[in-house]
Amino acid sequence: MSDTREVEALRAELTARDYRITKQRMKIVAELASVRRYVTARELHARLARARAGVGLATVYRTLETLQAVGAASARPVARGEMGYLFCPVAHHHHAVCTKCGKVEDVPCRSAQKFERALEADLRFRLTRHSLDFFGVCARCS
Amino acid sequence: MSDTREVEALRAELTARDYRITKQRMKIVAELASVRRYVTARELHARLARARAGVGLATVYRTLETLQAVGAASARPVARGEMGYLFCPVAHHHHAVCTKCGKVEDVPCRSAQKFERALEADLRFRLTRHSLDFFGVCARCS
DNA sequence: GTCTCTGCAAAGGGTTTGCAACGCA
DNA sequence: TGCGTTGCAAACCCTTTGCAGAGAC
Repeated sequence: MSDTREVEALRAELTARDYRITKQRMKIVAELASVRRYVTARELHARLARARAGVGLATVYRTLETLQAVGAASARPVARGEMGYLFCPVAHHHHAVCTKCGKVEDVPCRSAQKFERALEADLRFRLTRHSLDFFGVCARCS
Repeated sequence: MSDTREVEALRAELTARDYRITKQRMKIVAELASVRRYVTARELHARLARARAGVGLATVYRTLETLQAVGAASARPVARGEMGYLFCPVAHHHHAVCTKCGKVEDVPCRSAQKFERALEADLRFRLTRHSLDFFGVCARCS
């Protein structure tokens, strides 16, 4: 799979931004990259604990924050006051989330941009950012 | 403004769904309807307190939950673990949020639906729901 | 009169933070 | 060696809940 390449790219990005490459960070990144759905910090922490990774929950939170800062993870509220995190190192795109298995497909942004341009003219809004998520049932779950 | 009409419609909807029309609920609805941006429960509670409305914070939370249940409010995480609520009684649409003043413009859904149909064919996803928000600077703030 | 709703305060629980030890660069 | 990072646990703080009284219908 392409996880390895993506993780390598992320490692370079972290270094470029003066973040240090620590064992804990890389374990968290590897685990997050291997799960192609939104996971909570607690869930990620539990997975790492199961793998005897010895990473603290606070470190998981801190790393997830770092990953968001470098644009390698996206966050979304998933339950009562709990956030879900997804590894998504690609520049800018959207997600189609399976409501049964949680699987996430990447969706390119082109069409949304077309929508956005029409909107700018209509509303006289200078748009800088948008957030778009689709929910449904993936091919396998159907 | 059209607040009054929307609030009246909501009152009917609440009655139809066997929710009771209480002074507190109506005060909360009126306040939320008069603020055309995402506000937190605490902020709403503070505004009501300032107006000597005498509504408890727990009631604000419970009412906001009720409003979401009847589809009259939408929620969005706005800060560290805090949710923002917006009065939006219209069936289904999207929002353009001004990042300066917080003002929210409604965006019709038609184009997004077109995008959605193309996506269903591409990904073989059976889509049931989507969430789309735009952020930028409104005409007045420019 | 019944049953929902409210207010208060306490509990709950996800997330953040302080600080000393650790370890990457 | 210096400074960013980690782990632990406590602190934080938004949100929910229990319960008795109030109020809508």
